[in-house]
Amino acid sequence: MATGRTHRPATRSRGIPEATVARLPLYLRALTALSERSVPTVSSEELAAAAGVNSAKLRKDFSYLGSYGTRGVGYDVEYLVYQISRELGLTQDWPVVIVGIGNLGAALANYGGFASRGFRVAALIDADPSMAGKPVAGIPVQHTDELEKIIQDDGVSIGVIATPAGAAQQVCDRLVAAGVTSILNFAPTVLNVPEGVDVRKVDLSIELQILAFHEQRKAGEEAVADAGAVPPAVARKQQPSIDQGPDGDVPAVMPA
Amino acid sequence: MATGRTHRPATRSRGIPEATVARLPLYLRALTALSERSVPTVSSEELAAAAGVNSAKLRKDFSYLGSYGTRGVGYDVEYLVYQISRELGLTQDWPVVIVGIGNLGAALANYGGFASRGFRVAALIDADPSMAGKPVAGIPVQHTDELEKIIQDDGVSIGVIATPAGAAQQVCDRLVAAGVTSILNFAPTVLNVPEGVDVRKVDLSIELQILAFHEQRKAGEEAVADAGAVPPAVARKQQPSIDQGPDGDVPAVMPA
DNA sequence: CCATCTTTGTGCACGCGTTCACAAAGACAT
DNA sequence: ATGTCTTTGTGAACGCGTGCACAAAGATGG
Repeated sequence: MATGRTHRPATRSRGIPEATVARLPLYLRALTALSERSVPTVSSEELAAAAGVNSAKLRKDFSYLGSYGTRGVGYDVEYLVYQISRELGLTQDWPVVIVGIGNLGAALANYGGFASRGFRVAALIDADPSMAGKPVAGIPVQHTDELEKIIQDDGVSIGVIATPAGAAQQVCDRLVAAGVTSILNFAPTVLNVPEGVDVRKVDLSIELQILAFHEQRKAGEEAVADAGAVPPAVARKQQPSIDQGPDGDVPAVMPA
Repeated sequence: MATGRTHRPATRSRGIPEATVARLPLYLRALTALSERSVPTVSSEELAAAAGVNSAKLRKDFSYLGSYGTRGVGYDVEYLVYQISRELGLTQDWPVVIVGIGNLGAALANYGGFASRGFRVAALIDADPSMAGKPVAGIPVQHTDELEKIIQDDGVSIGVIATPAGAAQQVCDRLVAAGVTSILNFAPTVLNVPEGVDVRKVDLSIELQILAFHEQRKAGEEAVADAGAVPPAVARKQQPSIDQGPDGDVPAVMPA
């Protein structure tokens, strides 16, 4: 346990900011690593460095959970691991179904970190009848027809969609109708869900495009710098030309 | 977001908010779909619905790019597709290397949406010598030893890391040293990179944990509601009890 | 040319998240 | 006990992002 017994449990356990929730898994991972190395306590500074965040932010994040630290010492690693796990709901078992066992679905099914923390792959589901019964990651694939039954029987509340974009909304609707209230969507589509259902999306294509944007910007600034310290603003200060790249890009004309 | 240099006078063409950049790919996708259906123009209201965002937000986002709409009419689909593509840097070709060809790496290599928009898989790299030469998605896997040569020869500036967590930082360092300035990280680790290098991470485990948090919260509220229409605030108004879950959770004790 | 109608572009206010900076809490040594 | 030293927890300020609400711009019809 902690050195001191000073824990006043969050006066406001309800209002944990979303941004904080999103960082808790990060802290938990860093803490788990420390735990495995049998490190007893850790300061906000050290832990923040390990998690790649600002230490003040980390302390404020933890303050939403309660006063779990000891001034002058830091945080008790084991205790904090438990508190965060509990806060995230990882002290219970979450059965998960994966729908769409293509390349990605199979990769997800094989993903080790899946089962490691409270999550259990309850079923793999695919629309292709020829997949049925075929084991992936040691679990036999079941046909889409079984979807509702599986969800209800196992009390599944979290679904992962790894189908092609065209099938995603339909699968989503069926999942929700069957009782799923949290969805992790890998299909490149916007999912429409009723109130009360959470959706998080993972989109490779979008991530790459964001990187491309910054990459282009870097290349542009670099080019300007190389060309001689000419403020880019001047070059663009001309007529508000239409087809002008962000940094003197190729003119290129091809609208419609 | 890598701070720029001394300039900033650009009327406003330069300062596109990060949040807006993150939504541009979403708009682009919706617009592309409209384009394929030969829809000539679209209003902010319609497009916003398709992209799953607020229409005012969409208009403000577009206003950072310029005045590309026509009042009373809407936006020209083809023109907007081109403008956003150009802004995101998708009018040029981005060679990408994928490091770590396990289940996930193979899935990424096979991902169609990859090549579709300006991105080209320049090489697949894996540390396992027995993988060398073996074709994945029609591309022969190359050994890690070739990493630097490939990046320099092809002018690769974007790298995708799909290795186990333990190898990620090392791979990252080599990528950066070889000239890569944008990294998409699928390994569950915090990557340390020098100034000027962008990192975006995709972490299945974190996403699931965030869902679990909300799921737990929903379950807790539901339980309280079922217990009789007692306002949750009242129930928690009591004495600040010690090991209390966020919503009257199970006590559960298991720190160590 | 004028009136009307639609839809954009944006000023403004608000709330969330981040960061700084510091008082208070506690450990530890003397 | 008392003083010193370390580190937490948080008040306050600031900046970013969001959404409202509306004036201005332009199309369209008479």
